[in-house]
Amino acid sequence: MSSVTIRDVARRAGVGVGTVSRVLNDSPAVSGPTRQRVLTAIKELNYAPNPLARQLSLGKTMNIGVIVPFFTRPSFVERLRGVEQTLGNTAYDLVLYNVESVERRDRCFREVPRRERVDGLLVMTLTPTDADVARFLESGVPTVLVDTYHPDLNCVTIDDVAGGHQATCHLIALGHRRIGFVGDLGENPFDFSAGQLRLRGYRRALREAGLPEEPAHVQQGHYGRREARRMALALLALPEPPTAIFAASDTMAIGVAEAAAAAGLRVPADLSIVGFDDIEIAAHLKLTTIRQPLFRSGVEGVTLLLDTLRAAPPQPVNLVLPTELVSRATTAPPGSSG
Amino acid sequence: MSSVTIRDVARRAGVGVGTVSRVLNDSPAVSGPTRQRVLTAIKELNYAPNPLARQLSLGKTMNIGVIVPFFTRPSFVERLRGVEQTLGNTAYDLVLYNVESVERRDRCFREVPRRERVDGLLVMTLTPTDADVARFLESGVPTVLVDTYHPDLNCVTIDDVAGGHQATCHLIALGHRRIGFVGDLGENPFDFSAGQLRLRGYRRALREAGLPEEPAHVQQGHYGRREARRMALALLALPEPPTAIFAASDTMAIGVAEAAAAAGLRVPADLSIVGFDDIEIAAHLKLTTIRQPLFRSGVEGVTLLLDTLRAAPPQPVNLVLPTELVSRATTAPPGSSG
DNA sequence: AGACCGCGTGGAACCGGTTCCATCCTGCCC
DNA sequence: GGGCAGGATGGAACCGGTTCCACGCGGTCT
Repeated sequence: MSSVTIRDVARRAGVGVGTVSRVLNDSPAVSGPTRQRVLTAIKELNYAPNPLARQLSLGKTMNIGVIVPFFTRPSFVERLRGVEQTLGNTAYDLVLYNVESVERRDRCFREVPRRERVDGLLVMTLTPTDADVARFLESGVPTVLVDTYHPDLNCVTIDDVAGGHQATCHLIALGHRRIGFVGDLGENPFDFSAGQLRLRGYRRALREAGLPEEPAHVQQGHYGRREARRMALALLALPEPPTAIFAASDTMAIGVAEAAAAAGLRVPADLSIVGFDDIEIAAHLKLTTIRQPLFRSGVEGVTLLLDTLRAAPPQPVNLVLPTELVSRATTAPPGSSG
Repeated sequence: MSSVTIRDVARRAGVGVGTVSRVLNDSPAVSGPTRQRVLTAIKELNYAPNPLARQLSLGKTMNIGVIVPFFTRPSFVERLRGVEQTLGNTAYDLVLYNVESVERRDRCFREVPRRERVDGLLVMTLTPTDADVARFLESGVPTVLVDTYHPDLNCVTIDDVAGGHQATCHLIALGHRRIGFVGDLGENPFDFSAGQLRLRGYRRALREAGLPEEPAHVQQGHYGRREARRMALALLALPEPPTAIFAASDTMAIGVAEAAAAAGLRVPADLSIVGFDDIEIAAHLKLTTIRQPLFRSGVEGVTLLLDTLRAAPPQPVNLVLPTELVSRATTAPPGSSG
């Protein structure tokens, strides 16, 4: 309840408010004895400065805004944890904006990037339009994109094409010739473009290996386990079904595994499966997958943002984090007696 | 970049700052023509009030602080989503404090509940000490506990005893006589006491059914899948092993299932398993479990908090949400042929 | 000795809102 | 017509910090 102000402290210590403020901010221009007097007064009154007043006066909010879609998806949560942990050691607070609809996204993009609301902004996975980006830049709020890309902003991404390439090469190396792809659409309202890029890596790997690019082997639909299951069943119903499927996310890979079970196929004996992300449950399911550094992407994103707050880089930075094949129990040579 | 202030608007509209402020706050004491003049000036200058200044002047922060431990655990995330969604429709922002160590928890409990930081506080799952609660009350920041209880604060809880009772009764009704319990310790540094209460419900159900309370059937250890696996293996190694195990959380139930697989037991033919929480993956694993309304607990918690901000209830409220048995494929009569 | 430098300090002005009080004006009543 | 009530409005004071400017004082240089 106490509402001790800097003026109370000044009066108690017999000094001016300016001096108290200087002590609080570790200004060197205060003599030893005076500083001591102020410090004891602070302790005696149990004084703590009002952050709001400080912020108004300084023009800083000490808030970092984080805009994240569907933050219950395991991969987003893991990124967010990286952000939180890094921010926990600083004076900044984390203000969370969860987006689950286009309206909410647009409202966040419009209202959050304002100097008086946040000092910096982290946008995860959502791809802002050029107009959005222009607004971000005009607002003067330093912004970092994580898991999505725009040439005019600082970004932390992975090389999705390379990841898709890794996954597909792994299957090819095992001897697979007919490899299916299950991914999400690029044209969804949020435009998560990662699935598209992973598909590109898949295609490149096929080309490099001299394998045909069978259009029937590529299935794209909405994100989700059930959708993936449906798409995988379609692949398995082909006259010459694939012997391996690369799913553009672990969640979708789980759907593919369900489809295999429904079709009476053993994994990996009859069907190999590779996922993408390495979310926590992947290890439990022994899913071979492409790991992307989720936690680290949060750490790097917010670190980049904090750096930018100190001194903006002359050019936008794009930090590309490495992906890694994690080989578990859902991949094997085709027709192996598993 | 623009920094249009209320004084600019006043000058433009040819009125005083007070009048502009009154228009902004929908005060009825402004005549129609004047209001129009001010509104056009606001539009022309593209003015938006500075929330910081407003907050300082009003003494409100428009922030709701949420202190949550290990928010990557699926159940916490689901609660948090309920909070976020409810708060998204209000003028309040969600400031997140994630706690993963005792130090951080203590720091949060000490520093966050301050009038100048947050208008209201939501504490999830963490059990504050009496001293903490005293500090909360003294700070004057309205506080609501979710998934944990203290007599002096508003709480949103479930009846863990009843839930443990439900789970155990289900197993008894199926004909099980030797029922094991796997749960987390009450004495962990965070004192998540739910496991203890669920154990109490388990014991009550046994007593009511006239079954012996076998101390060897109760295993308690650290939270986590691996620990649960270890404990379940210990149970299964008994001379007369249980035919069913009630795990105090779904995560632990997964560990129990792993143990069953490792011991060569079929579920549910040789071993029935009941979990607790009904996290997303439970449905996928066809786990029989006690569902608690996670999302709703977040909604109710923050709703209660917002109500309290408007008018504090004379007595602390304890809102007890219902639990529900979700019967899936991991429970069956003992010795059934699967 | 006088001019000057610079450190330590006090306090006014400021950040951008809200609110309260004084003032003005209009209309009504006696 | 004078007095008064009450609605609309302007603007100062305030919220609680930071910062800048002015001032006093002791020491150094000429």
